[in-house]
Amino acid sequence: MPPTRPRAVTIKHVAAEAGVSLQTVSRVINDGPNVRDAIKERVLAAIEKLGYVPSLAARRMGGRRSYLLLALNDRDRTIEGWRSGDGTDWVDQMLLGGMLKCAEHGYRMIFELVDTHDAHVERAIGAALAGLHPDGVILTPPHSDNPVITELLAARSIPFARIGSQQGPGFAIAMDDARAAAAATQHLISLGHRRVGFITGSDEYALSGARLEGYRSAIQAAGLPDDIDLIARGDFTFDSGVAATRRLLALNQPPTAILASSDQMSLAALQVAHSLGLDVPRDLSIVSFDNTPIVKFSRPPLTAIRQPIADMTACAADLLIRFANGDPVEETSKILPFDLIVRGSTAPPSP
Amino acid sequence: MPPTRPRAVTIKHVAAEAGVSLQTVSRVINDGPNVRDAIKERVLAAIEKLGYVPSLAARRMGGRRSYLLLALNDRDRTIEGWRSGDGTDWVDQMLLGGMLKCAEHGYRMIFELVDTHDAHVERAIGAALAGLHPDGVILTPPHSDNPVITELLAARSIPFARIGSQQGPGFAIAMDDARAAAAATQHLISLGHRRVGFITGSDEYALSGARLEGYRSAIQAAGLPDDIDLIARGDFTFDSGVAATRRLLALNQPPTAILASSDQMSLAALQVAHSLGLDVPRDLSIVSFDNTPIVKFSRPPLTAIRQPIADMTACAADLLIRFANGDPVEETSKILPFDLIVRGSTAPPSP
DNA sequence: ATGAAAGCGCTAACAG
DNA sequence: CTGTTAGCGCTTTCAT
Repeated sequence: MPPTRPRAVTIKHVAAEAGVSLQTVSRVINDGPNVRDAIKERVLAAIEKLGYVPSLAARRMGGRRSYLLLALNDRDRTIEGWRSGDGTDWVDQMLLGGMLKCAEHGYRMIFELVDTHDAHVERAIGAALAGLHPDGVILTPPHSDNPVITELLAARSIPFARIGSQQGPGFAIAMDDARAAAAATQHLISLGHRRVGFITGSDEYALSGARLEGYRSAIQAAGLPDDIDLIARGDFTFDSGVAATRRLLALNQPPTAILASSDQMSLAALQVAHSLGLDVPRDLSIVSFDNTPIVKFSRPPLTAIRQPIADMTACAADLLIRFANGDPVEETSKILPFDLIVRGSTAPPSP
Repeated sequence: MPPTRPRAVTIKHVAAEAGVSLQTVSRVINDGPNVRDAIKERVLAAIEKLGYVPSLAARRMGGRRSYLLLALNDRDRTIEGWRSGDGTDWVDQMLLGGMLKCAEHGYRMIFELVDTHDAHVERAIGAALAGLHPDGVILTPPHSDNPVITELLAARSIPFARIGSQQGPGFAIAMDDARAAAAATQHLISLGHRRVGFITGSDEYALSGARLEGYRSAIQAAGLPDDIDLIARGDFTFDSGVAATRRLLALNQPPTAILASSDQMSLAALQVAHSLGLDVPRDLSIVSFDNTPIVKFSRPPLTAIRQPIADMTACAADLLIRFANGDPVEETSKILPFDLIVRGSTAPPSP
């Protein structure tokens, strides 16, 4: 054990090595103007030679940026998903999109869980903001649609991006939920289904409304009766899916197909159908929303709308970072494409 | 240019509010000695009133701690898992255990991906260390068993914890892989199987060897022939599982049961069995390692050894934080309990 | 038991 | 174009 630990290499060492001032090194690091190419190269060489990497903390202290993006997820839902091992890969996809995009720009994404329902949301978020001083915040549903949060952020003038929202304050990044629901419904209709049931998501999520709209518009566009009985409320959870499916299948004229607003609810529909002795897709077609890993492994695998979570998060990070860089950011909202992945849970209705 | 941030509440404001000096506030925050209870309460009240939260960056600058733990995962494997949506929840479980444990102690866990095979591992890790100055590093396999990494960390005297390793430098946190494999094998033997095949994991992982040992010890303890043909090499991936299973089932005396070192390989075994017209578990029993979400949804659901990833990560974080706090840390290695979860893929061999 | 002073590594505002 | 001077918000020394 050496008596003194070798102190880390700082901007000072680089400056000495290159024979320039601290400020010049700083300019090079930050790609600032007013540095002659010759000097710039000398500095770069010194950085390379010394293996210098600027300290995040020091940059934050000196300047007005932290090179940190804060991603806020719903605490209860996230932890519950992790605990139960329900196979939801929302967080993984966020990391895939957000972390990698941040890394591209020398940024870091920090993940935090906050309880939307808590009376102390403001305190919880305030603490994260004070501790981290992020250059931007990425909100996911249902935080995206929580005015307490968006107003807090706006009041502190911290740029934020809302995933799963198509409009409103900050940057809004979403897929076209209405069109996706319409496409899914249309898929069913084109298969020959005339009675298509729909299970909604939680009202807390703005996208739940959009999906319902899309479903109805497709029904109407096809000239089918817009039967309100075919719409059952759910809240994304498996249990709510069970209840909703039971209700739909107990109708005098039950649907021959069901579009459910989440994978968990679709899996529930599948289970209820089986328990009722119905074959999927022969007696009942099912289309899902989310396309989490498990739907590939159900029996039959589920036809589903894929939500581009990684892309949306990458887009959010990109927008926030460009804004922090002072780059011109023209658009404040972005709609990303979805996919309808056809698997074994959809087929023409049995005659 | 980015908007100027409204000045935040600092330790100075708290000091003024409480009518004491900065250092006294600092002492209270850090639970230091030499503060009268009366004063301490006054400071606490001021902190509460102002909603003060210390700045991570400033703490790191002033002191010798960063309140940051760095978790390093294998880049290629992690990204590939995310991209393919294979349902692996390793990262989620790490966050569940590590993030929450860190939060308990005012710490933050930062997630980073590093490529083990890259010639520049040292550079990649060096950059993260220089940028973040973490108080400790959590290594996961195969990084846990990579001497380049452990030696780099040791050289910089940065405390680290290695998950999935039972001994060696730093803190070692693992489940008892040998006993787990033995228990799984024993489960099969007690069901009446006399020929149990084993598919190994990648040699890069120390735990692969431990699992193989456990398997063999159980075979020998039962007085069964330790047939080397029944051991097939795999590397955790689905494809390697397909090849290994084909080889095992093509033997003159094929096994009636297979223990595979990962869920992906078990799923592969299941698929190969089906493609060969074998029924699981009637013609072939399968036991898996990992217990990721998808194994509950396969047909049949897989009997599996659950790895306590969240617990291991929480333990790693706890050890590292206690060490950083200067608390006495007696043990340098820890073995956590595993579970054998019996599902539908195991049954007595058909007569 | 408390306070004052000296930085930590960097950027910003201003000089030259 | 480049260097100098102040801090940023904390935690250390040290005094008191």
